[in-house]
Amino acid sequence: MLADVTLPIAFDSFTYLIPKELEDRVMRGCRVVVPLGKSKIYTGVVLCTHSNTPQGVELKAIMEVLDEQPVVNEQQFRFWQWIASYYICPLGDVMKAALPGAMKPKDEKALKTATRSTRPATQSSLPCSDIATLSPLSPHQQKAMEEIGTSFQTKNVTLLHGVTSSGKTEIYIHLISKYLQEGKQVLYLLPEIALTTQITERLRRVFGDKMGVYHSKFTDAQRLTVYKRQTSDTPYQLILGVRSSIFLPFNNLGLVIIDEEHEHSYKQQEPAPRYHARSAAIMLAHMFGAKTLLGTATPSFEVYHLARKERYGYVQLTHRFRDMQLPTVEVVDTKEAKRKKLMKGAFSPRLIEVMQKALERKEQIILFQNRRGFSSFIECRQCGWVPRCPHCDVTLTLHKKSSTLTCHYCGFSTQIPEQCPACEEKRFTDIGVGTEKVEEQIAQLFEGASILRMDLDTAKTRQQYEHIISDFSNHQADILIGTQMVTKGLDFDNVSVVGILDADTMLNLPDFRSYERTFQTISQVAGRAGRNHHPGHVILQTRSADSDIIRHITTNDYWQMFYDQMTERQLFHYPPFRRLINVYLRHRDDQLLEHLATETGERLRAIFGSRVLGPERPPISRIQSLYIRKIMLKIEYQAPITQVREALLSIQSQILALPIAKNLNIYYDVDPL
DNA sequence: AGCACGCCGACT
DNA sequence: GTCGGCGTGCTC
Repeated sequence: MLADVTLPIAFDSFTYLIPKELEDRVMRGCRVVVPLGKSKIYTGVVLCTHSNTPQGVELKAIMEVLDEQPVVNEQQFRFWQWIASYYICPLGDVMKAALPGAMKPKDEKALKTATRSTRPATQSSLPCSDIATLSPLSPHQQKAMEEIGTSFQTKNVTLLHGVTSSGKTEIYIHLISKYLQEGKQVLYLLPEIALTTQITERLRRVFGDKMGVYHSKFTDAQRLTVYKRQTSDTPYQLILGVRSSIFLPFNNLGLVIIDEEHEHSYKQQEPAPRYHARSAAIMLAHMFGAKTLLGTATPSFEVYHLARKERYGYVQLTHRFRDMQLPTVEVVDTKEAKRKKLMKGAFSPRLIEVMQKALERKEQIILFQNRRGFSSFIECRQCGWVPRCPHCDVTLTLHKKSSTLTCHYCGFSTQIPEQCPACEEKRFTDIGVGTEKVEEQIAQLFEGASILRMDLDTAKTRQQYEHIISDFSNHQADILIGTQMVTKGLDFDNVSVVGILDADTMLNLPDFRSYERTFQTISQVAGRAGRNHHPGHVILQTRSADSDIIRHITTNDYWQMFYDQMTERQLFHYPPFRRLINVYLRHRDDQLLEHLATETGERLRAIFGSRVLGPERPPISRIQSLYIRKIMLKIEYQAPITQVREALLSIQSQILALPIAKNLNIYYDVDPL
């Protein structure tokens, strides 16, 4: 008897012998301990048992069986297979992402712990049967709630398009409660950054211990506990979690809520599996015959397009809670101010004036600058030499506090050179503005104002992040300066002014989604202004003050922005009209890679014709000493994805079979962002 | 992933 | 002469 076992490495499966004494314990879905290579031990999951001896390999035997009952159910296997197939990656990569670390022990010590905990750790309290009282919905919310119900009668997926502060969360709570009463399970997905104690506590008050929280920042043990609980007789009925919680075992899923549906962090580029949690969760819901609710103030084009085509239901919430007004957006032309030499660093006179007045009124301010560090890079004053990362093809970012230059791609860090290695000049100029530089400028412009900075450097851990948020909520600081991190659904009730220091860097990114993204980001950050008692005031600094996109942003005209952009998307065959698949090739030798990429491109063109673009050197053409080429495919949505995948994999094996392709690495990014 | 194998520089 | 640096090949 043999067993196919999937391991947490980039392969589909390996075949092992089942020792006689383990024969009746090796079952599909159970974990087993197996040897791999000369001395390694891995925990894998049994896919199937059979008797087809594979050719040309000497089989090793399963060492141990860890579970009496399967810990991966049939529905999960189907879901794993779908992810591996759709996102073109080995099943092992899916397993690695799907199971909490503590379920994949590799060393003796961890194995001992794993064997002990075959019984789920049941938590002390049992689900309570007296439904906690719900806050009443406003008439607008009530209407939206009814419309969602009607929509779900005919549509499996519904978009809830509600302006910021329209009270979407309260609607979710009522909807969750309805499904729980029907005995159905609910999965509530949030982007990592939005899963704060604020939201957790709010839901905890209503759903108590019926709710399990699943966050990637939790310890291995905590995640294991939640997973085990879901395989037990008393699983949580509600899971509040981040993208990876789609991999938890469910038995009776009735509803999936995907909040902030447009968030790009639902898709990740590294490592494999490069799945989009929104698409995957919709598939998960489909497998259960469950409904999906997508919530956002600024829908992704993909979702909005399907809603307009009536593939998805559509419910709109145009009123803010307690009929609060949306913030007014005032555009400040920095091109003009710069010409007149009126700019003080990144600040226009108008922004300074508005901030000053807010500070006098003891109101708080949020400043948004979408770049961390001090400046983007430094440049030699004499010869223009710019320090670049020795491993990646990018300029190094200056971090003044630590006097270091850092690569934002691989983390490489080095001291600022004493002198220019090219011309021995000792002086450098800072180019570009990052949050750190803005912080320094604020300190000079607004003496006495206290400042908090929130970016990847100051909020590395969950605690630091929550700490900054609570300090700012408690008015420990007047000004919060930050990157994208400050745009997420945070509730501060004393913020009257939001300053966007530079909309142009966002608009000018070499990316077909840059307008869509800028609209989303600015709407989100603008929504932080004018909560509760203060009317909001947004100052938007830009050099392209009279452009269409800036006008759509200031008038919050999502539809017009969508309409304009869709014309271009159609013209250039971009999503949501076509499905993108990026093929990446990596190699240590740039010339050899060039040759192999051209060859791959030609073979792809033979099948897909003009749907193939490239190969091209991506903007970051070298990461960690590996050169990269990208080939982009634009495939019609109607095209059968399985056939596309087959064709891609066939070309991949042809190329890898070439003798010169020895160390070539090929991988795919389906639906890239 | 992670470990063994293998091929070049500074040491007892 | 060797010890060990890490580039790279392979895993049922």
